[in-house]
Amino acid sequence: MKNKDSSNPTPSELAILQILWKDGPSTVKHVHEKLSEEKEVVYTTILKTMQVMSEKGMLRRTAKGRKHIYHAAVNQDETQDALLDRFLDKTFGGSASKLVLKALGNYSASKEELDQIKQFIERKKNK
Amino acid sequence: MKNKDSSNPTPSELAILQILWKDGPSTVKHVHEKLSEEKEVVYTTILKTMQVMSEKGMLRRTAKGRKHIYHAAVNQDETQDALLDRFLDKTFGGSASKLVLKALGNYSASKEELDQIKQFIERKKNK
DNA sequence: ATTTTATTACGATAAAAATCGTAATAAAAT
DNA sequence: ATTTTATTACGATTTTTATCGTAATAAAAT
Repeated sequence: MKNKDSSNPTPSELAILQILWKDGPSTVKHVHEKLSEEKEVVYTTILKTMQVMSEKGMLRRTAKGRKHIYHAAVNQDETQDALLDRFLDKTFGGSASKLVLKALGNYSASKEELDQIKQFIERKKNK
Repeated sequence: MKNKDSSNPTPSELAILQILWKDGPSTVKHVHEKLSEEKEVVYTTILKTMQVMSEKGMLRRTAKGRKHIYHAAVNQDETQDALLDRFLDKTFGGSASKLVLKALGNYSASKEELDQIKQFIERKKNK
């Protein structure tokens, strides 16, 4: 069975995962640099967090000389699913349509995206 | 300016807000009973949390005899907006359409809901 | 009036998450 | 070989959130 903790990243952990998902296996240095663009944060803070994440099985690492390369051990899609599930439950009482309408209402989407969503609904209805 | 903290409830706080939004102004007792349906929790824990929420301005209370009636001082719609905004940013990199597609894909919706969403998109496209 | 009960006040603790500082280490540069 | 630099290890602290226990209080019941 899958370790529930792995799909339950804390906010700080999620921020690190996002970078690894986007940029692929990375050093602490890289992750630190990326995160520093948003907000000042000490190097060893990120290091420590990534070490903890490794202990949890959320990250894996391989030694490359003296350096360690970390990569995400959890899947982005599955993690998003798990987080969405929780968010939907806690914030929208489980009503996906409420969430969808709000998301569509509050944020802009391109014509292509809107068409894509429309098609998705069509296909869903014909089942 | 609105106190940012007020639209930033913690998980426990959000659970309390949900009850107050749904059932209207309530006593600690009522909130405690509702929450106890889900998970065992000591009365004074809820009381304390609600007192803290009052200090933050997230709740207001009126004395009704010896009892206190608490009511939500933050709007459900605005709070959901704020939480959605954060969630979208942190979890889906701000892509509303990704979130929408995932929500539609992972959860069932009635024909009525799907039609409603479709109409919403139509109207949105014609603008 | 006295006792019982329900409620609030408040401090304290526990648990979880985030942050940082110092030391150890190994590679790179000189 | 020695020094400098980059990186990791690790413990400690701080901050935030969640939880609980005890005392104070006021209403209700007797």
